[in-house]
Amino acid sequence: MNKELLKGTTEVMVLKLLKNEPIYGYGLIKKLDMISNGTFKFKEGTLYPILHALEKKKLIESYWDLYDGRKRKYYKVTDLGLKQLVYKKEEWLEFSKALNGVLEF
Amino acid sequence: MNKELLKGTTEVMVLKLLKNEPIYGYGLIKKLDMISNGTFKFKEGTLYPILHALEKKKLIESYWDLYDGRKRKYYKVTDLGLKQLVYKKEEWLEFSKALNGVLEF
DNA sequence: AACAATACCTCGTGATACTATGCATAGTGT
DNA sequence: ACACTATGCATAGTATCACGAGGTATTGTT
Repeated sequence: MNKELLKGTTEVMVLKLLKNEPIYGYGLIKKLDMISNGTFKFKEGTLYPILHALEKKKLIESYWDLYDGRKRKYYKVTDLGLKQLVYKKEEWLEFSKALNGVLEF
Repeated sequence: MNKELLKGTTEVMVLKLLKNEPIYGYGLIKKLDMISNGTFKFKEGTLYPILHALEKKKLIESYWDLYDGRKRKYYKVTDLGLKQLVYKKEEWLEFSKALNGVLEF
């Protein structure tokens, strides 16, 4: 998969995954891999900076927790993040619709 | 429109527009603007380097022509370019399908 | 004891669309 | 006449962003 296509779409994917439940970074990678049937395999060098950026923008919040003796940093979406999710999803839909229109002209 | 979304999609759009008829650079900008209802407004600094790159990759060919006394550099798709168009279009469809799957999970 | 998997992190790189700028000609408005 | 817009080509530098490579530490497996 051409990775350039991914640009501008990672934020909305992360927000979407975190919408239903708090998840920790490494778990997000596994979950995205699973639900996309292996299409999206975020690398750690990709995901962690995104999570930090989203937190800086107050779209998500983090807290440390313990699971089976392992430290995990969980993230959950803020109210602002939920609004951003709606906006970004709409933005994506408009974009893909327009591009499909061009390709089927 | 978030310009990051555009990344990786410009090549397939240009190939698609050139599929039916040779067009010159400036005309491509106008045509894309028109058929996308103003969603995609390529700047010259964006399009011309793309055209040069596509020509370097032998996906398109160029020739100078005169129209109404004005010099225009027309581009047309090569056979290789047609194959690339099919490939890139399929790549886009798979990507958008996978992303839509994530966003509707 | 060695290795993979889990779990976090950061720095530098590469790809790419865009901004800014330049050149030249034709048409339009005042 | 003069300014401005549109047409038509081009390039150099910039910003953004996902990624590769590397680091640290713990737990489970062979």
